[in-house]
Amino acid sequence: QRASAQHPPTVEGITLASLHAAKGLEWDAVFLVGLAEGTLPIQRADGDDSAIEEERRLFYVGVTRARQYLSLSWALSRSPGGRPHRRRSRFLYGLIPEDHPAARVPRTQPRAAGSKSRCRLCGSALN
Amino acid sequence: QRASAQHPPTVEGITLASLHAAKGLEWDAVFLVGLAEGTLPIQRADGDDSAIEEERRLFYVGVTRARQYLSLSWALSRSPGGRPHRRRSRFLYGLIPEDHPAARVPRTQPRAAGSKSRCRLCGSALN
Amino acid sequence: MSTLFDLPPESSRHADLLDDLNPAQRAAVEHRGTPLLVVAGAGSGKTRVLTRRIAYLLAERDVHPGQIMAITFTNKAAAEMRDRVSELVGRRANAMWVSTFHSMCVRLLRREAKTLGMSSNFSIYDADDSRRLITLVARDLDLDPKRYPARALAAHLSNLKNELLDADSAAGRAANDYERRAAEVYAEYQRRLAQANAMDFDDLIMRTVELLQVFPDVAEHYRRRFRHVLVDEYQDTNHAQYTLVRELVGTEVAESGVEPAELCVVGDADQSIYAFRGATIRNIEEFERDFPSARTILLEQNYRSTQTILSAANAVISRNPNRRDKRLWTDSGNGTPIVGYVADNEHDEAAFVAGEIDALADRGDAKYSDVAVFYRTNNQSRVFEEIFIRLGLPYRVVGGVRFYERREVRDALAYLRVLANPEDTVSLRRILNVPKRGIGDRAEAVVATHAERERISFAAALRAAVAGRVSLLNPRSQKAITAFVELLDGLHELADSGVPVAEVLEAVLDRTGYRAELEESDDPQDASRLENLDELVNVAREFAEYAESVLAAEAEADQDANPADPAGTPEPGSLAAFLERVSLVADADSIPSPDDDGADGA
Amino acid sequence: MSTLFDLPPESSRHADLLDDLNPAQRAAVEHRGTPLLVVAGAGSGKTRVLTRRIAYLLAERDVHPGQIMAITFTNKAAAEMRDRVSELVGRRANAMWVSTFHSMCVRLLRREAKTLGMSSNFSIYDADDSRRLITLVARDLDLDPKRYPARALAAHLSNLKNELLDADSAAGRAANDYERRAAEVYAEYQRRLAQANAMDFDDLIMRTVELLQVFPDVAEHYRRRFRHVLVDEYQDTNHAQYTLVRELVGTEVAESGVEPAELCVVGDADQSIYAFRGATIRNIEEFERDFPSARTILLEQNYRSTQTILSAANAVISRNPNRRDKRLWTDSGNGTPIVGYVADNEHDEAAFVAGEIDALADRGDAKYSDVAVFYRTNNQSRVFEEIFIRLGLPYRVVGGVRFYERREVRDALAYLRVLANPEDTVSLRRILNVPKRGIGDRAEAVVATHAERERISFAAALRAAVAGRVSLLNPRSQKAITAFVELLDGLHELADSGVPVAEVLEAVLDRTGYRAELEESDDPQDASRLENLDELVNVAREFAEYAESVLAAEAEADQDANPADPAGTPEPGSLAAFLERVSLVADADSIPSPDDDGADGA
DNA sequence: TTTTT
DNA sequence: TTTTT
DNA sequence: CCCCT
Repeated sequence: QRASAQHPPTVEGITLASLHAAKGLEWDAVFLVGLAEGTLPIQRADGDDSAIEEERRLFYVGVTRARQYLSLSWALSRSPGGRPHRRRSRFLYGLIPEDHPAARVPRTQPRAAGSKSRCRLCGSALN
Repeated sequence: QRASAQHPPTVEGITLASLHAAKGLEWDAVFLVGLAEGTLPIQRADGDDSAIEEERRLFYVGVTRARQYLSLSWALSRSPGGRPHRRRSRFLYGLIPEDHPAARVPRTQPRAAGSKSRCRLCGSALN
Repeated sequence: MSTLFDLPPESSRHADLLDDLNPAQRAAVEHRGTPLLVVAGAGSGKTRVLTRRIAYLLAERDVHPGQIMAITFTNKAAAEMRDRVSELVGRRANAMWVSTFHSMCVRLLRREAKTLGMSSNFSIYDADDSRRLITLVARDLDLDPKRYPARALAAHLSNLKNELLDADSAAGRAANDYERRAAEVYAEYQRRLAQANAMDFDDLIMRTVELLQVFPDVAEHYRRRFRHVLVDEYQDTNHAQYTLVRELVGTEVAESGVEPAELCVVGDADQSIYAFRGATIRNIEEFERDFPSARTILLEQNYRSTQTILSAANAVISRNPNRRDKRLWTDSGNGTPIVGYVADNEHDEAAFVAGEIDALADRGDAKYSDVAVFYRTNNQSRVFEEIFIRLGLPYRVVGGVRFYERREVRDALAYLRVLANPEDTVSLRRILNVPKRGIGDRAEAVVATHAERERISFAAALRAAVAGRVSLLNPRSQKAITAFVELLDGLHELADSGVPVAEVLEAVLDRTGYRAELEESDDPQDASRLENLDELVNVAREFAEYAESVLAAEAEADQDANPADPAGTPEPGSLAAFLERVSLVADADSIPSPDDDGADGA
Repeated sequence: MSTLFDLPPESSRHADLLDDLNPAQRAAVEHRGTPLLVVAGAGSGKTRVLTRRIAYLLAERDVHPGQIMAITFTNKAAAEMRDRVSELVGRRANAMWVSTFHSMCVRLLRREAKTLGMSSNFSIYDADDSRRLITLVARDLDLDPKRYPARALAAHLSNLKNELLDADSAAGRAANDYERRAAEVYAEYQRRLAQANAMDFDDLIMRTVELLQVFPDVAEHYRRRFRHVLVDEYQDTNHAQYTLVRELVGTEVAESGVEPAELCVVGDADQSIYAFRGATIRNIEEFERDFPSARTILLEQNYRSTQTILSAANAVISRNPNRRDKRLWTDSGNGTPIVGYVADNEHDEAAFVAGEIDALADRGDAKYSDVAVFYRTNNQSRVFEEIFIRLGLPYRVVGGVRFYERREVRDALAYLRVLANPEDTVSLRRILNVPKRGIGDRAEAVVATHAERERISFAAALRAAVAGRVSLLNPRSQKAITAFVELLDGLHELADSGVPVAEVLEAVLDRTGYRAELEESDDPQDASRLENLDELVNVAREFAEYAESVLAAEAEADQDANPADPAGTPEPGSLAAFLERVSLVADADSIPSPDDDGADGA
């Protein structure tokens, strides 16, 4: 029912695990992290429908591990050195209201005008 | 005007080069290859608007190198071992008519029904 | 929790088994006659349904436990199922076959080894052994390791086996050079496996299917015996496993009059996340097509999460196309809102998470052990570990190199495997020069070539080398090989004398100098290696002691309660039994302690 | 093609320069007075416009060639521009500054080195030298190379320099640990560069900007001199280059009355593909905002491709948002349709391409050398190479390791650089133990520490070691260092004696044993290394011979036609000149043969 | 991953 | 990149 | 301490 017990020296504490390893288990509080395009869905799944669908299931598995508390988070850049350029995972579409502070989007370039119409899921230019 | 001459032992022949290296030069016949999602645009550009725009410019540079003959091609799978799962580059949208034989799409899974509505550019599910 | 009465009055039994189930669950438990697909949403009480159904079969439908086969993917799931059935029906549960696909197949294969022309003490090669053998084969076929990396070949062969294609079929449908060469590798690889008296993981499934398909009388024997087959996590089956299940239950009434067994599969297509291991979501999606008379029951009521969380989950998964619609719900309220957070970078994200966890703990909303952080790739754990260490939050990381994947553990086990199966060439070549004893690459190659040319096993070629019948081998190497063979002979003698496994293992570590080498090293890694080896000795000791206690208990108990048939399983506590357990239990860090175990009929 | 008359009659000149231009091109040539942006679509005759404009300035607007500065990104472009202007105006073209951004800056910096407190013989560090120095610095700052890989730090520092941020500013705006440590690296890195009397590529731009901004009189001097600044490929400029251009032309009338120079930039935002190198499409997009009086002229008529191809190109690029609209067209017809092909895999794709090329060649539609295959990443060339080899089609691959990036070439050049600039620590440490002469890591570290502690250069510390003043250094290492220093002294003597560069190089290869080592090796790679070194000697020889011939020609020619001022350029044919050419010419495989060269005022 | 100096 | 045996 | 695997 709970995560399987670890070997002796390990203190029972916060569980850090991959989404795959989480399958079948449950916790009171679950933090799903790194919910950015390229990470979840992972980059190499892109362009492959069935792989993207499986990434989505992976996210679903993560969400359904939580009993009471669920946190969804991501970072605009990976290392603190890099420019903020990451977009949040397409899987969050419909989950985070567009006016929620967490929906803020990385500024891409110091460009004059804002960009216009783009696919709300993948960010590619529509026009 | 023509590609710069190579050193002595090299026979003048077909030029193989990266798109970056092609800039500024021109040929009678140009073959742009590997026009698949993940290759052009390269995977790591995905999700970054300005990077995708630059990938598109790269493609534009390639197209404008040709004087008379231009060929655009891609492969459904990378190695001959792998399953065919690659989608053609979003940059070809509007160039290859949908009923052109080259527009055929990789079968993703041995699944029952075909997929429904997806973003025509990135392939992500719209519904 | 066994009751005083092994068979309580029928009325109370019935009520006990059904009255705390919801209607869908109850229907799944009560359904009879035709194949049953239980589409079990996350947290919908899947295991409860499976175990109750088994208990119900025993209590209400006069099924004998020996007629039940329940198949899972993990040992943990098998153990849990057996335990929970035991809670309901007592020790009778021991007569059921409750095991993983692979354990079940091994058991069948060991019983029927002769039918397939194998020796029943065959070794089981895991991914690492398999890759080593493929490396040897590819090298012998002069394949460029850049174009034909062993890892890729191994994956390719695994795919073929999961599709039940043998080497000839693979060659026949090879569409290009790569596939043609891979098919050659496949053929030679299988030849070498057979010569080493070994099977890899995929063989276990594929060859069991072969056994059942090629020998209808064998199939009928098991069909006659197992009238109920239950499969857990059905969405994770690959094509071979699907076929295996089909062969086990049968699809038509046999000439002999044996009807198909009752099949019950449980799974959730929305949780299918192992395509890269060969799993085909197709199997669960097409269940009704594969088994036309099937009934499908959806479990949508969830007993785990708040409605807020379930609504989010439903919203997420509903965007996948061509999916059987299913909406999880709960009657236990909305709970707190979901938290969304964008960080500037991953360090800030980790800091946010750490802060939230702290707050949860402070408020008493959750203990640390009730909290989990999940990510897509294991390297993402790093930032979290860093900040948890800095803040002093206790944590454990799941994943990483497992106990039985560590080099020193595999080395030690390779010695044991050679003792159990002297033809196990991969293990033999692994330990040939470990610890270093002056048998270099060249000497190994010379011996291998000799074996190949003389059509004898590598082990036999080693003995030929000792006898000086291998030309090209220099005296120095010959001497080293002689010492090695004599070392093995000594260990063999010990192993055959019937001393406990742990003692054999100790002898291996001492006589080979393996332990001494580590003790002399000042590399801190080697200290931890020593600890792992000590741990392995402990595991071996406990394993034997547990087997002893079980045997003693069985001897004392009445015959009736212990109808478990031991055929196909190695002698309890033996070297073979130990190796089998080690081979088939993936995560050895969590080797079940004796009392919560019992999955694989030992 | 120089004419008999150096100054043909004005009427004919005028017609020649303009009458074969289209209206937009003509406007671009004739425009005067305000900044000019020529948005030059692909194949629209950009170079023609630039060269004609220069010729027009000379012919119609009485501009003196010495007043013209034309800036490009590549040496090839610079050479082509100079050649084509020469065709129009004859030898007067030699007095112009036509060069790359970097060459131009080096010339300014060498002239004004004293102003910046540098010695004018500074070394130029390329990316590899720079990364080596960063590695040393990071190690001295005890940075974990996993968290702070030199490559990442180098990229980070390069970005800062491209943004014209110095180490103090970087420290000031560092927002996290990484950026703080990187700023420390930056500060120390610059200190070490100065100590080694060296600048990296980015410094060349940044410090020129500094020169012009901090010393207004220097800026005014060059503004007074260069009344026309032309910049090619303006979309590829980074922020530093943008600022440099601004400082060169000035934006307001100076107190002294010097008006801003006339600026003409040419580029195409749609062909901006170097963002990863710091290029900012912004510069061309905001040109009219940066230079408010600017005029913009679009060149849309294309002289290269068929309308079919241009329509495809227009369709592709029009999907980029926020883009200045531009539609290429041609009056030369539609041509043949574009071919589209989906292959099952990359081998089949390559086979298709090979087949098409064969067909084109058979039909006589194109020679092999008129055909190109383009891909995104260089590794994609492999499948094509394989099939071309199999079918016997001739091909050449562009890209890969360049001549001057090869280890042996860089080793040899490092010796020369130490001879030209004894304080060049990176080069010195590179050759310290190459070929191996028993000066190991430990010895090097001891010397480096001594240098640091005594606040002397590494070169000086080596001499201290020879004198036995470096404790901790064992006698064995001391002896090896002594031999090394004596070796360098000998080479120095030779270099100072004024023998040709090629001879110095030969001496390096012989006396160090470098050549001998390669000759004794049986690795086929080393054979090719030897060839590369021979090639390098050849290049050096030809370089000197060419310089000689130029000097001879100049001595013979009349004064008036050769007003090129040599300040800021090393003595023609000298070691310094050779190294400078090598540093600033990226693709040495295509080192221009003497007769088609002449870009950088040698 | 691309690589004009 | 994920890793049930 | 250097060199090679």
